[in-house]
Amino acid sequence: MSLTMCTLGIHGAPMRYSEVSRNIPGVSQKMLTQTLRSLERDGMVRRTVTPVSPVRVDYELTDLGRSLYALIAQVRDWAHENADAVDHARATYDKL
Amino acid sequence: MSLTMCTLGIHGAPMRYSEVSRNIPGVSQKMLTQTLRSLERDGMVRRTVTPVSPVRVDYELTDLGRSLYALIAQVRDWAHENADAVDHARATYDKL
DNA sequence: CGGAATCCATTTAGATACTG
DNA sequence: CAGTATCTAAATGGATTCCG
Repeated sequence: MSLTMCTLGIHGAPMRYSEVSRNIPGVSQKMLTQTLRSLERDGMVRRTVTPVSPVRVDYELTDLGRSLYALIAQVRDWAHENADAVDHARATYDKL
Repeated sequence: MSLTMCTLGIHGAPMRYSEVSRNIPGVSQKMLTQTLRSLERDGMVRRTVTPVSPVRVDYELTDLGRSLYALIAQVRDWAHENADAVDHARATYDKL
């Protein structure tokens, strides 16, 4: 979920399904679809279907989604900045 | 997890196990213990055992935990502020 | 291309009983 | 008081197959 929102958030512009998928290595088609659907249902993501052949589907954050993305990005950055501290705490805890 | 950190964060001072438990209605004893243990392992929570009888155990956020709590509190506030928007989006989506 | 549907292994969480 | 241990039910996630 966070990864999906971060992917759409960083990119900014609408992204096709395959494009989102490529940017989240290891995600299964089922999970990505499921996540995008629930984000769409919650009003975080807008899904646009263009009925050409083959069909084209674009995803992008809504305003609501962008406001949440701003917070998620902060948490993501916190995680990067404090990864070492957490690793150290774990190593210390596990040694006991 | 978030609820546990919020409970400890809002309170500020050390809290006893039973006190934390009372502030998170519906949490099972197993889940609370499990959550507190993993938070302790990650360096977010400090656990202090006072060997009186009956034993006294206090939990409180570490500095690292407090820095994460600040972000979690923002997300919690965002959720409160945007609950209506999300509810509306869901109602609209589900009507289709 | 962008999925839906199904099956199955794994994970997770709740209930319950017991303990230093 | 503050847990641990165990069992089971439910939710979750991956792999696979098929479709407009």
